[in-house]
Amino acid sequence: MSDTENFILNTTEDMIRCGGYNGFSFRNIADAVGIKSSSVHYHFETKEKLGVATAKRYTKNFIASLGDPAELKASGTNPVVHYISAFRNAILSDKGMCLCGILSTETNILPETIVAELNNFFDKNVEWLEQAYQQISSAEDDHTQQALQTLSLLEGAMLICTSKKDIKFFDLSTHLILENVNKS
Amino acid sequence: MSDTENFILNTTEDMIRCGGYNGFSFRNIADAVGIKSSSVHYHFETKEKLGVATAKRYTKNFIASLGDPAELKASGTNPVVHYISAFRNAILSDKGMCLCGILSTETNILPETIVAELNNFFDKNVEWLEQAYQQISSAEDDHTQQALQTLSLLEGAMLICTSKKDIKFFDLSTHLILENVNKS
DNA sequence: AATAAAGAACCTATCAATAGGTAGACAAGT
DNA sequence: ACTTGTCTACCTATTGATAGGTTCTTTATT
Repeated sequence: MSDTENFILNTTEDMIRCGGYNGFSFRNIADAVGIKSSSVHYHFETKEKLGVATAKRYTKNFIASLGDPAELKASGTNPVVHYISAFRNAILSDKGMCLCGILSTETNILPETIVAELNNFFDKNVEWLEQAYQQISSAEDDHTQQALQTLSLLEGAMLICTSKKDIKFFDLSTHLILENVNKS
Repeated sequence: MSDTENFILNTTEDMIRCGGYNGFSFRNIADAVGIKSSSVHYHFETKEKLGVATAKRYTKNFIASLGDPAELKASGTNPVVHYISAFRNAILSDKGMCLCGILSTETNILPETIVAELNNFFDKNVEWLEQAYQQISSAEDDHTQQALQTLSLLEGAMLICTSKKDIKFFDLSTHLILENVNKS
């Protein structure tokens, strides 16, 4: 993966997170990178392939940045609290919505290959959260339900926060779940 | 409001809920309605004004369809359960995501007049839910927190459900909150 | 070591399709 | 006469994508 390709993917991620799949063009990307649109096509043949590559990298990086739930617990960190922090930091440091969150609202007009990657992102996140809840919650609880509830809450909180442009709304939305989780 | 204008707004709502603000064009709308794009401009001067009108009508209709939280409680219906059903029905009967949910992911590239209407939608929903929680929850609870948490959870559940194309994910996401709320 | 072939990475120029928007004509109803 | 609602025709800008050429580096052959 060359520097240019990394630059293109970074820019594409930023732009999708700002305005969705139809909110950017090859020329937007090219201008930001400092090359011509035909050169973007050289690295990523079609818009669909560029979208898939961006989403795949986003999923990989996001899951990798979370670490291992069991290890987090072992080192004294509540993994669900850690997960919520990851979303909070994404709002503060990056620009805009979760990449897969915004793309999934456009599911009906996206190429199938991209939708498949969105589902992969959600599956991976649910899987991680299930493991997290196994660490901190009783065995009788339905960890899948807990995982899906947490994921939905965070994606929704991010969405509202994007429109309101104030982290306060994220904190208010997640306050009760954090209270609950911290009891464990 | 003429039949044609209603038809245009219906179509615009459907199309935005399918693919966002950049996912439809005046020609798309015109074709669906059976007129020419210039005739759509006759009724709604610009895309921005069409977007605002669509969002305003959506907010008005959605809030109106909820009814009054106090009256719901009085007639034996838990207003929060009722609210969750409203979102569930929106997924099943309509096509796609919450209109203001999808638009808010695009906040950064939308005209200010539309963003203002999105914030109005969220404010109105939080207000309604605050009143709902006043009916069913103890006075010591922070009703604003409860309202924002519920709204975030539902918007997020809708988002994931849109990508997964299976109502099961909505039901799993909302199961725990429904359990909690039904105790009241 | 000198040279030729191959490939990577970019460029200019262009394409057909579509975008939002406008001007002006037309027919029908008041 | 005036308004309403529609039309045709057109404008400029942008879209994703392609063709073909240029420059530079790497590799293989003599």
